[in-house]
Amino acid sequence: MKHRRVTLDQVAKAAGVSRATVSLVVRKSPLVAGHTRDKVEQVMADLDYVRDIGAARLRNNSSRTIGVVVPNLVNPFFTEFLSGAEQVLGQGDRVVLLANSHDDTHLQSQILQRFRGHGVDGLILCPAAGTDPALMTRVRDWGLPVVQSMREVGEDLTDYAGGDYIDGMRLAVRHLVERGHRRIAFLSVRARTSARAERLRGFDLALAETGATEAGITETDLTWEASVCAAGAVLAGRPTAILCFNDVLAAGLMVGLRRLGVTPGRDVAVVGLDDLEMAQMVWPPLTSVAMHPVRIGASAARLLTRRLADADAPVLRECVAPELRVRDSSGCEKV
Amino acid sequence: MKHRRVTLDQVAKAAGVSRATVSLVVRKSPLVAGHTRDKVEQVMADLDYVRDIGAARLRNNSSRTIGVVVPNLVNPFFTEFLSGAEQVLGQGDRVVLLANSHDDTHLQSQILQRFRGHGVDGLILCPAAGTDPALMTRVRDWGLPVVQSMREVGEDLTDYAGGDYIDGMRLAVRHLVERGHRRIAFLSVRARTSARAERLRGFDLALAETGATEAGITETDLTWEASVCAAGAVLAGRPTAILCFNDVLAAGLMVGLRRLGVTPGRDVAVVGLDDLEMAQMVWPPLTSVAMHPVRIGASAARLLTRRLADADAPVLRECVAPELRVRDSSGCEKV
DNA sequence: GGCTGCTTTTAGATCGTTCTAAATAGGGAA
DNA sequence: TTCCCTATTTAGAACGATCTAAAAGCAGCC
Repeated sequence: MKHRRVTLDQVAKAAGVSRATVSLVVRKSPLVAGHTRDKVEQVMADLDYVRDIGAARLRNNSSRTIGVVVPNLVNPFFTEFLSGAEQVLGQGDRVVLLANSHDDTHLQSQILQRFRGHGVDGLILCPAAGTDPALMTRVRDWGLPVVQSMREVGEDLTDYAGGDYIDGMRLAVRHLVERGHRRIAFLSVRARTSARAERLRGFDLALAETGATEAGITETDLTWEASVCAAGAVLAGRPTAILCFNDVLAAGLMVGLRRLGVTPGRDVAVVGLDDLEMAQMVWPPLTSVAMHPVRIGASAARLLTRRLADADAPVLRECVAPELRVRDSSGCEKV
Repeated sequence: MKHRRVTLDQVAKAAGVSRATVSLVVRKSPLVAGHTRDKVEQVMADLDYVRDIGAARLRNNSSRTIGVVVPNLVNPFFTEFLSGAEQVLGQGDRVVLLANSHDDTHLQSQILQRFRGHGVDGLILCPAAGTDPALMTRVRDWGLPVVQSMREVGEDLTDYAGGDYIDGMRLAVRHLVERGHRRIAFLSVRARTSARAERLRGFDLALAETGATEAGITETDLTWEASVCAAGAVLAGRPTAILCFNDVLAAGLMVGLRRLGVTPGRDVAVVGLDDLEMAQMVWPPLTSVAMHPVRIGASAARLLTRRLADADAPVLRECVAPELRVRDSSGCEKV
């Protein structure tokens, strides 16, 4: 036998004031007199009043709800990102509407419609591979503030929070070159995203800066298993060091290498990107470049909060600075 | 210059029918005549009408929104769980409101209030360690259907979806005993949850069944780093095999063992629980018991869907059956 | 035409809040 | 006392949907 929820009206009646006054108390308006506020708050506590945010939104157009779309909920990189965003949004008393696009643009647009129907105040979007840049202007036409994150589509259409992968690649390549490596391979991914483009550009730049040579770029699916199988193809270019798109691929690659009788960290150097927790758990411990996904998520949330406060603020890009974490997988010196 | 959203009224006017009729079309009622439906749907498409679910909920009390609370968003076990739940809920055209309790009961109750304010239709809750069973009856008094998952508080108060850890422990212990181990240690956790209690009970049962003896139970924090440090304490009981609370701890333990000059898989057997992806990436590959967190999440979502359809359905417990995955970390025979 | 029974459509109230504009109180100053 | 001014409070109309109950259309039949 469930009884209906307590409403403003009931509180008002019990406190002997009008609905409007209670509403002011709820919203902590300075207009109400101290003694009135106290009385009303007492009654609210007694009746266990909970404000209906949906009803409020209907009137004032703010649902305190943010839609977050990630392309993969199993990849720890995105979940750490999510964790950072959730934390910051929760502190601002906002709630996360979560969805997983599975990197499928069609599903992604369904999700956006759903979020729209729920009246989200804003969007944090890691666009699925192959997303049309026009999507961003469309979302803006809906009046929805967006922050893109981890991946970017279109140029300066929206705010953006990410890691600086150009610099990350530079750190990794320099580290390898310092250890005497000259022939460096890159294990990349097939999916066309800005994340991939950025790493490739960083790779080129870093090679040019250091004078090292590219020993092949292999493309694989963004899964652990795929990267195990890619080991053979990667070795074909006879690299002395292999840089990987991320730690997940690096971990898989190391297993694949070992199956081929090649010991990572001794016969060939392996370096990952992201520095997830797993980098320390694989064997040998993986040299990686920390991209701080939790911070990126927090940064995305803050960018969105800022834009909610001021829709006309200038478009901003925030890049978290990467840090090299040297461990054993890059231990082999080739001097 | 953002323009207001398109409403039922506007669609009605444009289609030359009443608001009520459009509402019926939106809800796919069989009452409307075919030609009327077609005309209205055409207009809706033209105007890019999106139904406001918040406004709908105000009237019909169904927000198509589910609150999901997990204690940790960085632990891959919970994120895979989340992924399974999100998938099933999304297919039912529901949306996930996500929050991370950080295993803090105080924060958890704040979150529940927030969710209540947002008018969620139901709750999937992995209760924070130390949650008072009274919370469940309280939530029920609010008229909120709940499914507990991964952890359980109170007895048969709500539906529950989880893994069968009793059986999981049995599989692990039997496997070790078959390999000749008689002295088995258990690396457990400090936090008092049903997940911990269940494993301990399973451990006792399995020992009794097989006649193996307990070689110490060590407690640690549920983090990778803590478990590295626990290695010494675990070895104090002189076990020939070590069973771990989950894969994260197992991975840490193996690193700790190696630091002490003990090679896992050769000098001592190590077995994890959960069979996360990382089990295959550590070295040596970790023998583990798959608990299928994605399936558990899906199961929780289905249980909740069922209860939303029928509030008086009998309370159900669903346990996903575990599977042993033998790899190298338990390779050392002690016959 | 008038009646019945069926399908389809609709006006108007309603959900719980916030907004607007106006009413009321409570002091001082004149 | 009267008037004005500021500080509080309030009635009533929104917001965008759904529900209820009744109205309108349309056949067929006497």
